[in-house]
Amino acid sequence: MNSVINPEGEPMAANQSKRTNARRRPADSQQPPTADRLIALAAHHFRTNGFHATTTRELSKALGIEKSSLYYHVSSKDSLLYQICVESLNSIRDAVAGALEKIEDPGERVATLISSHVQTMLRDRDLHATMLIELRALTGTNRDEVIVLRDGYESLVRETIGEAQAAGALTRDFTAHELTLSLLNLLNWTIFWYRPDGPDSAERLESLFSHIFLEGAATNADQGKKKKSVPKPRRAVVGR
Amino acid sequence: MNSVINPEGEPMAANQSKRTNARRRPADSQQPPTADRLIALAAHHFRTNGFHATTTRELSKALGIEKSSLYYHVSSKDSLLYQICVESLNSIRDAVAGALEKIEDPGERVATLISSHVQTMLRDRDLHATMLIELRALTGTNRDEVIVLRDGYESLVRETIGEAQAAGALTRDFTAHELTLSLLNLLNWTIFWYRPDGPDSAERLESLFSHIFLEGAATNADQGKKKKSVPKPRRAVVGR
DNA sequence: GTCTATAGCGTGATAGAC
DNA sequence: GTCTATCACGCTATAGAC
Repeated sequence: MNSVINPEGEPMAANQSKRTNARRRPADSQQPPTADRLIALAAHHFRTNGFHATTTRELSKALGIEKSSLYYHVSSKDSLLYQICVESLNSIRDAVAGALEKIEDPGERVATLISSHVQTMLRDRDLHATMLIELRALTGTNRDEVIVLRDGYESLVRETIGEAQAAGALTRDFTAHELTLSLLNLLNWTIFWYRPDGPDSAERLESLFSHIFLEGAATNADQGKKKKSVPKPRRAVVGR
Repeated sequence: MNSVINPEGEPMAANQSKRTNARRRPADSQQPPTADRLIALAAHHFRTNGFHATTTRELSKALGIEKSSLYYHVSSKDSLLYQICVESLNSIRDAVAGALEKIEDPGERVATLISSHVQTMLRDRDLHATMLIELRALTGTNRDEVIVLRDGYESLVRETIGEAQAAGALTRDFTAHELTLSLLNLLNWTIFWYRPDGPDSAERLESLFSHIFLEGAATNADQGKKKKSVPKPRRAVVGR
């Protein structure tokens, strides 16, 4: 795999996640180009109803044009999903890698990763939730390319965690891979229940997840002494 | 909402999650009734390809009968999804509630919840992954009823966590609701990447998640002393 | 309990005028 | 850049014989 090019021939440079600047745009336009509005609209519908349950008729109606007119802006429904996934993964990687550039301490790098990841995901839930759950609706090379991007980001996380382990900041009772999966579990699922108008701000959630992942939820019942109420891993208690 | 009855009139007793025993079954049959095989098959397809992308043709072909014959066993494709979601949620609740019955210590109850939840989910990934991601494809009363079941289980988790907080076993820096969402994030997302033949056994994951949720991943760099490498929650480092 | 046949509808996408 | 008109197909579900 050489580069990120979708099959319909629209080039999408790997480092260019801001689609807004990707097209020529008349100075007097009051809103983004139709193609960009379409992507954002599609992301919203795909997140809410799913890719397969969303029809091109719904999208065209929401855009205020006829359904056939969509195909002037995009070559297929699949291409919409592909572009959403690419933009999502590029923007997460750019945000996290950019934030990490300034930080040297390995432990602090993990905290920075958590905060930039959460902030970025919650800033555009439509985009990132669609990538997370509808990626599997992609087929062929589109799918393969997006999976390469996703694995690339996962590697960035795993390396950051591995370096924190090597520096003694994170436990070595578990592999970097195991800690990476745990952390992504904790962070990514959030997007499905988070509501911007709910009780938890993005900052509050950063704090919550940093605390859980780094320090855990248990108290040190007697300060400075070893915890005792945490049982050893054991066999299932039920049904086997 | 009084009870869990699907609109097509098939009664589904709330305490009966083992469908295998729910139907009369000839003593000489070599395999479960067609209806049960159909549910398991549908769960597998729904998890792999999604509810809307799965066609009745695929299901009938996999079952070895004509597509019209499916409707002898089930009233609609929606009903299949509904039954899967109900069975999933009932079995999780039964397993966890059953495991908790024997445990009194509030801190240990949290650990028991984690282990029985993980064990149950990973034992039938098709069933539970379908419930988690395809629940939204349900409509009308089917959807409402399943959401009641889901919220009921979430309440069980929240109460268990709240009691552990009251007993001093869990931090009170965050609400029971926040800790509940964090824990379910950590546990539920697993089902999308877990492979039974992979490096991590279910027991290993229990241990991993218990450790992360209760103690966190950071080391006590100097034993018995207060952690210092954990930065306070802060503003986003990037892009705002 | 399974079959053949088909109804009835919604879908993604295209052709070609303007 | 948007329109009208339409194609060709796949879908869920039903009817009725065996």
